Amino acid sequence: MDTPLAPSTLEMSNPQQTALEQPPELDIEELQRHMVVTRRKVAAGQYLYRNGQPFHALYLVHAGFLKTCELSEDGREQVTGFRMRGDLLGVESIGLAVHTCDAVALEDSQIWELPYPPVLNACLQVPELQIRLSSALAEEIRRDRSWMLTIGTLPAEQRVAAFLLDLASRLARLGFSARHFILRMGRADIASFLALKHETVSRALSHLEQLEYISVLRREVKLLDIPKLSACAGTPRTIQ
Amino acid sequence: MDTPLAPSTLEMSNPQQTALEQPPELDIEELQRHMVVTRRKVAAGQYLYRNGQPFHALYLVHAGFLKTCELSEDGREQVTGFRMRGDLLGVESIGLAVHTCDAVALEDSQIWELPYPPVLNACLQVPELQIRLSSALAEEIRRDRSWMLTIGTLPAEQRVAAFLLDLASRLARLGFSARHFILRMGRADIASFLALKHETVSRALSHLEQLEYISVLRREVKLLDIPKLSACAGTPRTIQ
DNA sequence: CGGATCTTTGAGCGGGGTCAAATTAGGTGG
DNA sequence: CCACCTAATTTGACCCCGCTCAAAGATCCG
Repeated sequence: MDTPLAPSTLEMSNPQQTALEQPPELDIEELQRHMVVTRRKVAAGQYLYRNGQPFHALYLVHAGFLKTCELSEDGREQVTGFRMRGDLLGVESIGLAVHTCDAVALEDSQIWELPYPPVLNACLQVPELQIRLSSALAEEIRRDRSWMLTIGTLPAEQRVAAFLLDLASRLARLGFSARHFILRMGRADIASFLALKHETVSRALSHLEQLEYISVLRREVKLLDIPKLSACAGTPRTIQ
Repeated sequence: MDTPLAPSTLEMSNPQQTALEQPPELDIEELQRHMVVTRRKVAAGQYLYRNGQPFHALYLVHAGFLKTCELSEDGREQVTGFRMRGDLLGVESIGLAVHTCDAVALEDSQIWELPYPPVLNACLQVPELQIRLSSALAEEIRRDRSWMLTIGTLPAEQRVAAFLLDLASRLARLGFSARHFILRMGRADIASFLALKHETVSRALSHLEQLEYISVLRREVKLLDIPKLSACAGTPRTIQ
C-alpha cells in the first residue's frame, strides 16, 4: 500500500484498490447506443478545447488530469477546477456556439467525446440520462459554490488544507490512496484556483508539513493527520 | 428618466422603459401546460427555502429580489448570488433530496413555484424546454466562474466596480435604469459576495464616489462614468 | 552538461482586515 | 407625531496576513 499514483501514464495504474468498475456519472454504454462516442487523446500541456472554439461536444474524462481556466478580455486568468476520471467537461458552454474557457491537460489524458446535439436527443429518449445530465450540471454548480465559500471565508493555509482534502477524497472515490498521491499541477495552478499567489501556497504547504499534518516533497504529498487537516479546513470532510 | 427603482413594492414599478414583456429564460405559459405552477409571495427577510429542507421545486423569480447563501457545517456563510426577475432558483439542488443552501428575500417578492419532477417530464415532452433548462444551468455555471475570476484576480475596489456594473446591466435587461438604482442588499451582503469585509466595501464605494465614477447615498447609487468604471473593473462590460 | 521551469525561502511592504466610535436611517409603540 | 431603540453605514487608527520582489536550490528537458 501507499504507493503514489503512477505519474503521467495513460493507463492510470491502480495499485491498491479496485473501484474502476464503479459507473461514472454518465453511463458510457448507454450513450454509445445513441451516438458516436469518439475517444480522444490529449497530451500533457495540450488544450482539449479553448476559449472561442466552436462548441460541439461534451467531454467525459476517462483517464488523466486536466484543468479548466476562465479568461478575461484584459488577460487575467483563473483556474476554475481540476478534472479527473468521471468528470464531465464543456458543460459550461451548453447553450452557446463557442467555448468560453480553456481546458488544458496536465498529463496525458484520454477523453470520451460526446457530440452535443446527440446528447440532448439521447436525454429526450432516455429519462435516466436526462436526470444524470442535469444532476451533473447541478453538481458542478454546487462544487463551484462550495469553493466560493471556502475562498470567501477561509485564510490561505486553511484553503490549501481544504484543497488537499478535496483532492484526496476524489482520488479515494476512484480507488486511489487518499493518503499518498502526486499533485498533477504546479503551485501556480493551485494558487490561482484558491485565489492566492504561488509563494503563499508553497509557504502554506511547508507550514502544514511543519505541523506534521502532511508531508510534501515537490509534488508528492502524504496526508499524515486527516482529522487535524479537516478541522483546519473547517469542514469535517469524510474521506472514503 | 433617472428615477430610482421603487423601493420594496410587489408590483416593481417600471417607470422609464417597457421590457417586461420580453420572455424570461423559461416560458411560463408553456410550463403551465404541463404542471401546476403556484404563485408564492415571500416577504422581505423570509426564506424561500433553507438548507436541509426537502427539494421539490424550482423557483422562477417573478418580482422582487433575493440572495442565495452557501453554508458550512462550522457556521461560515457566503452569499453566492443575488436573484431578480427571470432568474431561476433551486437549480443547485437538482439531483438531491434536500436543499443545500438558503434563498432569502431581500424585499417582498413574487415567485413561481415549478414542481420538480413535473419540470423534468415537461422537458422530456418539449425539447425546447429541455434546451432552456440545461442552458439555464450552464449559464449559472458561467456566472459563478466569472465571479471566481473577478474575485480571484481583482483588488477590492475593482470588485465593487464590477459588482455595480453587473447589477446595472441586469437591471437594464429588465427595463430599469442602469445609471440610477437602489441597492436591495446591505454592505455586508455585497462584501460577503465579493469576499471582502463590509467596511472595505463601504470604503471602496466612498472612493469611487470621490473619483466621481459614481455617487452613493446609503443604498441609492448613480453611475456617473460607466466607461471609467468598466475600465476599472477590467471587463469592458457593455450595458444596454 | 546547460538552460528553462518549478519550488522554496527570506525580507519588506501594503491592501485589506480588525476594532472602535460616530452618524444616520428606520421601525415601533406610546 | 415624536421619542426611543435597533440596525446599517461611514470613517478613523492600527495591525497583520498575504503579496511583491529577490535569490537560491531542485528538477527536468534537450
